[in-house]
Amino acid sequence: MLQSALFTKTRKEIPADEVSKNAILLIKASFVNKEMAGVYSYLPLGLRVIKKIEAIIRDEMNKAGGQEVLMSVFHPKENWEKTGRWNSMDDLYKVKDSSDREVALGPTHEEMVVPLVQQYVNSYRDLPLSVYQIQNKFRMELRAKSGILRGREFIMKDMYSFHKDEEDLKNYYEKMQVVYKNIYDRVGIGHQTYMTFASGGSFSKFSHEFQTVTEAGEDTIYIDEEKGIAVNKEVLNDEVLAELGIDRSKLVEKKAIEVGNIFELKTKYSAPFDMVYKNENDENITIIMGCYGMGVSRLMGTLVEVCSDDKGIIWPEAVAPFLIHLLPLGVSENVSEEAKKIYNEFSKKGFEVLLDDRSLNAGEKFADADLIGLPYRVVVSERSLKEGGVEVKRRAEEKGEVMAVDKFIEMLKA
RNA sequence: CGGGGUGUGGUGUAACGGCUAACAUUCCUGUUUUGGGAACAGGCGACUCUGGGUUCGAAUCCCAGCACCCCGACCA
Repeated sequence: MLQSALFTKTRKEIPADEVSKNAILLIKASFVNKEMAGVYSYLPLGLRVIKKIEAIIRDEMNKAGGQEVLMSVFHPKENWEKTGRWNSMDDLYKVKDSSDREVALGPTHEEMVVPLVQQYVNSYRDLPLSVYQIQNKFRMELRAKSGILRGREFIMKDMYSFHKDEEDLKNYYEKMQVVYKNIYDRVGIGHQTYMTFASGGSFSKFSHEFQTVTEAGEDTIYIDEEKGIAVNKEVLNDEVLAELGIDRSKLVEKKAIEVGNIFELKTKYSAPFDMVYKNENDENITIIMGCYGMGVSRLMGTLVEVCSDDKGIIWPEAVAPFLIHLLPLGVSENVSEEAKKIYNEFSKKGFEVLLDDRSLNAGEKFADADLIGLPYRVVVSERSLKEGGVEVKRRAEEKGEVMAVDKFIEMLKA
């Protein structure tokens, strides 16, 4: 992609009322645009990141046997009355249509997925089943904050699994714990993301959160580094520690962002809809469920919080909007022609590259490159050409190295 | 939802109750410049959040509303 063709551009100044790092950097680098409190639009660069994250999640969900669907955003009121959440969920958006009928905007989809799957799943032969979707969710947060970390409209992956018994749910649930860990590894924050025991609500002892350690987090967790797990402050007590076999003296307190949450729902939502299957003995058995949430936009915000410095973002390769930022410097035609050639070569080899073809000073291009944060900065100039190629610098490192383009491509392949 | 704060060109700021609301940046024109946010010249861009009120006169004072931010509460 040619940078001159990007309709967005970076800013030198950002709105004065932004304080959270993710919002400041994402707005400054024009990945997102704020529309109202807790509501953001995704611009070309930001959307590319979202798509990368989604692709990784999809891949892992599909490998775990999930089938992707896209359910409606509008939810009939009756469904929510059935589970009792029409009145009990404070942050439910309720809207009226022209005939004064009330509907909800989906904050989560248990009330929709159960009646949907119920139509098709009647027998033990249809189980187990898991379906998921990636979609904008709506929650009327009384106080949206922390940039894209806690919005009123946000992108979330939600998966729901259906099982014949608790044993089967348990197996799948444990498998999903590994799947979640894989996703955080792949997007680049696995080493600081902990599976965390958290409140399970009225229907199971615990749920499991996935918490990424950073000062920007809203949650407080206690980590047992040896075991690689953590306990959320909200459920921490001696009884719980004993049950989990955790020694209190080994726990370290940290702030963290909740980037995922999985629950054993059991019959919490299947029962109100009388969602049953026939077993081998012609008996009606209530279906057992699990649900698995992951905030896609929140994950993007978390990445910025965790992977950035005072100059800008440092995208992990797996989710970077482009892999390479190609910067021709100077006005020589030789350089711009060479840059074009290199650009084509990268593209042909399948590497995503952003070519800064704007006629700006070196300093401005460097500043933008640091801000946007692509993993590799490749400079082409009279100087680099004289020294035998291009200057390659990783965003995360201070120093670059001049090398031939072929050698760089070899390096990328390795 | 409780408490606090802030609303001025797209963005960041300035302006004693009193001249045509100023400066920077962005953007446009031109000349120059090109390895760490360049220089010069010229130009476009504002019903000062909205509605009331006080006053000869309001960006400025008062009231109400709205929006945004922060702290707290809330958060499958």
